[in-house]
Amino acid sequence: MASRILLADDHAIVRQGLKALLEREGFAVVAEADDGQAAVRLARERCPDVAVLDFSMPILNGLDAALEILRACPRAKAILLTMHTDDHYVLSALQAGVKGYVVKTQASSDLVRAIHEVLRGMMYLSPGISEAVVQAYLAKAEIPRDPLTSREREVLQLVAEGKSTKEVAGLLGISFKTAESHRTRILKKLDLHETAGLVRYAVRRGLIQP
Amino acid sequence: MASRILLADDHAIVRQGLKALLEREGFAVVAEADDGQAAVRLARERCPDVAVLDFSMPILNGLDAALEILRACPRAKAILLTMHTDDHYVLSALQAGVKGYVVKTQASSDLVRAIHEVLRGMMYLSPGISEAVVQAYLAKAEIPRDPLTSREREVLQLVAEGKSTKEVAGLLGISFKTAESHRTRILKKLDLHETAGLVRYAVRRGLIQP
DNA sequence: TCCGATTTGCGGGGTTTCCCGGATTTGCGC
DNA sequence: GCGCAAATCCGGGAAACCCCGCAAATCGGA
Repeated sequence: MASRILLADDHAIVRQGLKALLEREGFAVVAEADDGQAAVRLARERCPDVAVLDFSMPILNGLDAALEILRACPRAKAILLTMHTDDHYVLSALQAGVKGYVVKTQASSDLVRAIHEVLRGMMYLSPGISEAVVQAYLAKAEIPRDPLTSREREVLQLVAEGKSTKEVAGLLGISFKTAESHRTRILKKLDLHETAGLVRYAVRRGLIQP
Repeated sequence: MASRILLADDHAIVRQGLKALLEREGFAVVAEADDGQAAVRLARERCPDVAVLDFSMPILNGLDAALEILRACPRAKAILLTMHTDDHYVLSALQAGVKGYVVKTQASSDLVRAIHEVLRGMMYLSPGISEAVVQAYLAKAEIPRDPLTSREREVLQLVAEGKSTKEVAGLLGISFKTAESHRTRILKKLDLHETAGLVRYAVRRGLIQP
């Protein structure tokens, strides 16, 4: 039986292109998502074998989406699709339990291969990922991942996307005051004092597109 | 006979997805390029009917590539594929002679439709492109390359750097209310509604480092 | 010289941010 | 089991932001 794939990318055109590719390879794309939050919701409903997640998505980024998906469906495998090869991204992904890391500049056969590998229980990293990163990961080296919790990163991303605290609260299903608490704690942790700093930080971290 | 398409996108995975989509629709993808420069070279060699160009590519961006391609093959039609809906991008594209402007968040049917339209000699813009832009273009309005005045750019930069309106006023030696007026007008001109948008705009423009 | 755009300035009002000091529940590790 | 961090929530207040409309001085170009 065909493996069931969840596909998440905010660019519909790209997503449908990927879908065409994967279906040509015999995979069944059982769910498509526009943003990270939708991906998590769909993963809960459909429990796919593999979740292919673009890193930069609105509302919730691919990495944090992977974290939530893996918590909800531990048997699912997550593959991150991104344009960043930076060590920092890869390490964070690996530590989040992501099993495949595919760079968009690679040929599509790379993605197909990644899916096959993770389905076999293996790990797959696109060529071009520095060997040092993997060593660092295996050596359990500490990475200066940002000091934020995943919840805080969600809030930060939404704020940087221009959402007000009230909107953030609505999107995350929490109270206004809670959203505000998160926002305040983020500022304190990063030693920032205004929205502008949050946005620049989010851009540097690749949480949002400028 | 199938229309001959040139496809340019620096992300091979995305490019091959698009190729799969277009071939399913009966188009012949006769050339693929990794960057703008390669796209221009291939266009000269193959003279495609339509060139589908991603906006952000290394070495030479899609817009400037379109300019060169159209100079080399005036009978070719250029379609820009991008994630930006900003007025100035669209306007620059139209003035460069680009016949189609497709936003990546749209469904792939949008791209297919765009190709059919430009082949018929028509123009195609994705839904979501502001009507005002088209009007401005038709009215031969000058490109508001950057719709901001130099004073406004100064203010924007300071705001994006995290300065409060009061600080901006102090730094520029103007009153608080004046600084606020500038800030408000910038928001209006850019059709933005919060600081976060200003910061992202400033980063895109290179006014500040993220 | 006169028009238009730019820059400067003001009043007032509603909303949002930022910061303060709390509190409870959950979950994870030791 | 105990502690600790994370996530959730609350009230209140000063400051900042966003929007509205209005108006004067300046300055470059038709």
